[in-house]
Amino acid sequence: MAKSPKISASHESGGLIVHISGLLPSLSPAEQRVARLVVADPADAARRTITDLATAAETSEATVIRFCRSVGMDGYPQLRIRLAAEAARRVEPPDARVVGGDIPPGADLAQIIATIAFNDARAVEETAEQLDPAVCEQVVEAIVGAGRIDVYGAGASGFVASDFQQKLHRIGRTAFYFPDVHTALTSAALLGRGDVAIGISHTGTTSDVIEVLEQARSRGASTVALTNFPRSPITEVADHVLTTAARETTYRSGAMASRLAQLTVVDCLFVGVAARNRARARKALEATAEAVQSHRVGSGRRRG
Amino acid sequence: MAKSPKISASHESGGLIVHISGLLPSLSPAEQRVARLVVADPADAARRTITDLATAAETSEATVIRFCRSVGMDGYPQLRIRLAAEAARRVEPPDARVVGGDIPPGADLAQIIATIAFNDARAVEETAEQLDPAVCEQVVEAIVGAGRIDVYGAGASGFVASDFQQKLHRIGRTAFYFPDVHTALTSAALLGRGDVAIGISHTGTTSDVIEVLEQARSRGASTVALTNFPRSPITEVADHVLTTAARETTYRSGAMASRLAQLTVVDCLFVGVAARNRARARKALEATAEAVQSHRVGSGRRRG
DNA sequence: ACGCCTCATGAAAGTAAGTTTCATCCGTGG
DNA sequence: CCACGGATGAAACTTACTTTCATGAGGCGT
Repeated sequence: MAKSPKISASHESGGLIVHISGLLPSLSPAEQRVARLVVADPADAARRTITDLATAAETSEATVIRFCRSVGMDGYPQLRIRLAAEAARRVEPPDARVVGGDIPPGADLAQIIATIAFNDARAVEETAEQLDPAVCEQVVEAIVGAGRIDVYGAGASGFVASDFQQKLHRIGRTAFYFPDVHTALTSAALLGRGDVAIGISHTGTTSDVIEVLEQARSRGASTVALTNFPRSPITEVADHVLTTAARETTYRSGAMASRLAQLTVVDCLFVGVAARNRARARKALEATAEAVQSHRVGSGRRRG
Repeated sequence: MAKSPKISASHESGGLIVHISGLLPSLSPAEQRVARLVVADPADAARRTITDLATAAETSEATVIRFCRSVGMDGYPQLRIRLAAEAARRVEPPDARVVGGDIPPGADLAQIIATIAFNDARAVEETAEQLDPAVCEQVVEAIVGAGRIDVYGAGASGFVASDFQQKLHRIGRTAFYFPDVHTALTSAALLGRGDVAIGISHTGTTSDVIEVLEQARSRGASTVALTNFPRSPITEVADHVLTTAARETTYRSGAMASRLAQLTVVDCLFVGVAARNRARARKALEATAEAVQSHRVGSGRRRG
């Protein structure tokens, strides 16, 4: 046979629909009916079985197959998945996600979710973009070589500090976190050369954290600041400054996006440190995971 | 038959892949093999015939069909076109960013940062996509009407629980968090009808948290579970189930991305609750912000 | 330990979908 | 009028998909 032309199966990848409507006039009447259905609603066509589509086009399955070949497909299933893919691609991104702004008063949950997720994701991405690998490297270096690591933070940043402490601890580094300023100051006073003190403050103006970091520095420890504002007071007492890039919404609750950004930075440092000695880190992680195993139910796969 | 529960075919519209990876641990071994293939390369899977896929997963066609049903599809063809659509929608990961995977041994800091940020951002976005606004609404409703709210969580999820508690507290809701199981149990025993208990566990298998939630439920409180796995044990003791969508890797068992996903959900709930009474919430926030004002330096402009 | 039960699983039977073949139809040009 | 060629659908055929069922492994209570 070898008659069906099979128009350029090669490079119409960018627009099957366009391609089809382009060669619509060159198709036989019955095939055109099929083509029109397909072009009109690709997603719907993808859902139909070949018999279904044939019936809808008032023709036979054979014609549908011929149509497939005419537009360069191997067969109906291939057309189907291509159509599905095409249809999915042309869905435009969600409407009005408020960027960096406040949540509008009348917003419903779906809007709130979309807005928050969008801003959270952006904060993470933008933070990563502006993060200086060189500075990270220095910080990782310092942590790896440190005898002891203190992590300070208050309020919402306290959670992040605590999280970082726990992470470092899990891979066998001696790390501390203090929820209380006095204790933190006491600890800072005992730091020395080669130790590391990390202060986390979104605004960079939390006096408690600054004070403690200052103390640590005066004792010879390397100091690191993690803040959203590169020229805030905390940066003045830090040897290394890492910044987040969260544009907080007006609902400045507890600094929502900034927490995530901070955590992302923490993750990077953590992995950086862990990567310095993969074997040891992995072993430590496995050991700690095993330790809590007895507090888990359904060891195997879970189900109802 | 009527055995495979067919988890929420309703609201996984936003992310089939995500949905599948969430269900992964609850699947049988053979189905898991299929699932892994599908998740690893949806586009490729969409191209395969059922026999082909079965062979690749070293199992029978029957298992593939079972897998389809398990993830809420009618049959294989439907899965196929959904996969094709999904694959088309997703932008492929830029260059060498390992998606959901491990950081390669030789990676430098810049690579580590890019990879982590990418995965973190994805976890946030995908979580938002699959989050059911209706369930969120119910939870918000419950919190708004609650006399008291207990938030439980252990390990990494403990930070999230604590964060949520603090947020709720800041807008004037009576919320508690307990780092210790015994105290938590004691508290749960004192809950009653109209109160809310929220349990956070990434794996959904943390027995401590489950136990406490169960206790709370038996006392008549509304129970909420926040987990990555929609069919994990914790969901059995929860009236409302909220899921995150972090594909955590084995190595990074510090549950990095999942924390961010959890926090995003927490943020959504928080804003949802706050939106119920904007005036009051705003006033409360301002009051609390003012309270820590004396602990800030350089009240004026910070930043550049 | 034993038997019971449940569940996972693939073989095979059964059904539906997709593909090919082929006879028919229709219009066209000799 | 007949030969011809393309379009078309019926039906045969093939492949893909789905269901049923027997088997066997693993857990659970006795």
